[in-house]
Amino acid sequence: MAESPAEQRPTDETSAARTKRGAGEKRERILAAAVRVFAKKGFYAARVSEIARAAGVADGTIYLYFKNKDELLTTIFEQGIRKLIARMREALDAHETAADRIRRMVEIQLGVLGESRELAQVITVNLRQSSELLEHYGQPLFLEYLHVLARVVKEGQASGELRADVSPQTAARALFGALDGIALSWAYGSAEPEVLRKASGQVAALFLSGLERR
Amino acid sequence: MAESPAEQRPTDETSAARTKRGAGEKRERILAAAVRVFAKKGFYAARVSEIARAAGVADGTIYLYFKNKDELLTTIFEQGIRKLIARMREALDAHETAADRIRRMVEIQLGVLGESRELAQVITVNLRQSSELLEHYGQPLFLEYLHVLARVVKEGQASGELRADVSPQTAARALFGALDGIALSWAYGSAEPEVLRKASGQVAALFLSGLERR
Amino acid sequence: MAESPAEQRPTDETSAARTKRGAGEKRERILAAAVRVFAKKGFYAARVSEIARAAGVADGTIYLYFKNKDELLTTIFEQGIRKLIARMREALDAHETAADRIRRMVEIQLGVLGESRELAQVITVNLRQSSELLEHYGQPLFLEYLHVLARVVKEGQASGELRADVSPQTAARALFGALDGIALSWAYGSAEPEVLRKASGQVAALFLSGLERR
Amino acid sequence: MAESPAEQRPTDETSAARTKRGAGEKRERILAAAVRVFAKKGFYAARVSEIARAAGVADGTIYLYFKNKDELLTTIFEQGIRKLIARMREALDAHETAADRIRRMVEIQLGVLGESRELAQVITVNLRQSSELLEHYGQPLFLEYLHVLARVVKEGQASGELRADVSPQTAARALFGALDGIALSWAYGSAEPEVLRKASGQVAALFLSGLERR
DNA sequence: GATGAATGAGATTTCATTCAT
DNA sequence: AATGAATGAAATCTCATTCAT
Repeated sequence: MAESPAEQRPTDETSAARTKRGAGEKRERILAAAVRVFAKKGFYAARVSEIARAAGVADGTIYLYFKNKDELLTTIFEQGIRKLIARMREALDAHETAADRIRRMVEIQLGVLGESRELAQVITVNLRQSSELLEHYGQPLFLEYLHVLARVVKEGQASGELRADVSPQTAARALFGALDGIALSWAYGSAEPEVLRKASGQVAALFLSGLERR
Repeated sequence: MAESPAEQRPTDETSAARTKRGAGEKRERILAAAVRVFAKKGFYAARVSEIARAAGVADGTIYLYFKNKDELLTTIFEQGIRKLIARMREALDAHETAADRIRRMVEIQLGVLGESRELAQVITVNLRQSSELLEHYGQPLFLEYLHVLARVVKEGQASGELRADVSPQTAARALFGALDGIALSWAYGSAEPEVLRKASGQVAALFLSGLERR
Repeated sequence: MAESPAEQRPTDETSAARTKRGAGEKRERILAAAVRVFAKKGFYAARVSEIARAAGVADGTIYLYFKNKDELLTTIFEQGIRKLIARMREALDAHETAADRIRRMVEIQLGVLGESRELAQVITVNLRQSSELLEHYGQPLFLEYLHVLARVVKEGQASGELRADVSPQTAARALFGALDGIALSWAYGSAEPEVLRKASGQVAALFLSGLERR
Repeated sequence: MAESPAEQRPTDETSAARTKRGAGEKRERILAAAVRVFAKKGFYAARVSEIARAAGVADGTIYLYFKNKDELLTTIFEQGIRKLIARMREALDAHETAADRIRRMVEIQLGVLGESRELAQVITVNLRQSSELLEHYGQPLFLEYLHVLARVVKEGQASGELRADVSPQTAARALFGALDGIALSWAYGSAEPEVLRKASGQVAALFLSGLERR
């Protein structure tokens, strides 16, 4: 009421356009607020009223855009993983060797999480807090993501570039787990995003060449 | 194990039923029940009264042995990680090369979790559900565990056996994350413990020699 | 009917669509929708938004015609009872003996309710759901209705046609209650309106001649 | 806590007996408080916290004895109607003629409600406020009650004492409705219970002999 | 007049924890 | 030590109503 979205940003658009855009922006504002509050408090300790306050809307407004608190978390997770999958698909098209692809995927996953420490906290930790989401964990979206990883490994094995004595699924899960662990440490630490980017190269090297000296 | 309840409270009981062993058994029964219920429901959805029922005690009794619900989870986690650290320390004494040590550590971590799917579920998922525990995550016990892993890497680098261009901390976190991810998949799947043991060798090989063909 | 919306608000509209008739129709549409929804869900479970949807108007539009949700129910009740009173007044003028008048009043009350099962449901049940309406229950309109019944009895007693050892008020209330009960059973059952009409004769006979055989 | 039931009433019983009785008494205290609050405010406007305060217990305590707010009303209704049915059964055994039985049943129904104006308010009005209860309305307990009334009429017809041209069901519903209406008027008026008792004789006479002079 | 997005007060219910017995 | 009835704080979510467009 006191703060219409139009008052918060420069507004040189027509009224009709503003209305339409404004609605979408409100949804985004709520999601962004949810990321912040979930990151700080965790899913269970986060209060819907606190998210509402952070978003500058009334409590009830949240329920115009989301079915319930769970759906806030689900949506954040889905948006994150969709972004990841999309970027990876692009990257796969642009890189030829399995090694390059893996390096690129590691960069992307840590890159996306490194863009926002708060998002990284939500994805790595809150992910496991809602039973709704846990079911997601064994479900399409997450599996699709694992499949992308696994397929890269499989294709690399087929072309003879990668060793064939490791199950692509196991390798994919191990890689995902490693990145998740790295991201978690970074998310709850105080290091710069820079550090995460540097770790990216090391993790890729580790997975490709191993720890042993050649 | 390290802390028997008998040491924590005055033990001037006279009843035959209240022997030191009896009391310890009750505590263990509560912990075992908590593992079962946490695994099935998750930390937040788990009800203290359900744990009490599963343990065959009254609700209030739980508070004679544990400060609150959080402490149940904390204790489970601590017991698990203590067991892990203890076994790893033994293993380190018995193995000479860094490669052997790493193989053994991977075996141990997956082995301990593979002993009980329910424990694995609690450790991999619930671990991230209590804010109390999240603080643990950056705290002594967990860091001690990471240090054990990191030290093995560092010593392997010092001896020239392992490559030196990877930060031991990063390698340790990646390894822990990978094992956590593998364990999580297994914990919520239906595969035999056997499968987990087999994965163990692959993951160790992966970390040591890398994915690339030599 | 007695109060057209056109009389309640200034009517200086210019738009062709906003004729007096158009506005009145919208009001009626809302009332009809309210009867349907109240009948199906009950007053409390009925949602204003659902009534709006059923009437084909926006939520806010309802508040242009009615002060609040309570007034919807009040209005339905008032319209019903006004119709009843009007018909009864006519009937009284047309019938001479107390017995005929009572037979006719019973017919009218069950007839009006039998015209619409939904209206019958709203009148018999929802009537008692709003505190606003409960106050109505002891108030002018309802009492006026009871008075009509009571006066018929009183006049019959004065003329010597009816026995004088029964309070006219008690008789009126008993009669109203009996008809309400009969209507309620029919409203929530599945019998034809026909059945209600047939019951009408029996109830009148019952009240006039009693259950005992002569 | 500050007020144990034992402190509110003389307590010369053993501790064990007091505990057992105390628990049942707490349940009764809650029901009595619910009758008071429902009567004053109506089912929907009544607040659980107000009932708790009136009963001298904590809000949560109510949920140890009742599943939810609906069940409070349901229970009150059931207790009332059970009492009614029980008394009527006794009365039927003690009276021979249909006329006596009907007089007695009318007396009983108005007598039970006349014992407590608040209970009468709850039974006559709140009865129709909960969808849970509305289902009760077409269900066993209420129908059982109607059956008792209807059977008396039927038997009276069979013996030739009552006229046979009125459906026993219709007569039963009309009688119940009439009594409900009378009770409702009394419940929300200020007349003495005495008045209700007097009305009782009139209503019975009305139903038996009819309004017409013989 | 009409709309419908936004509001925000407020109630039920749950459940960890306590403490008298 | 053990019990489990009682507590009561606290949080999600609903929905009648408003009001800027």
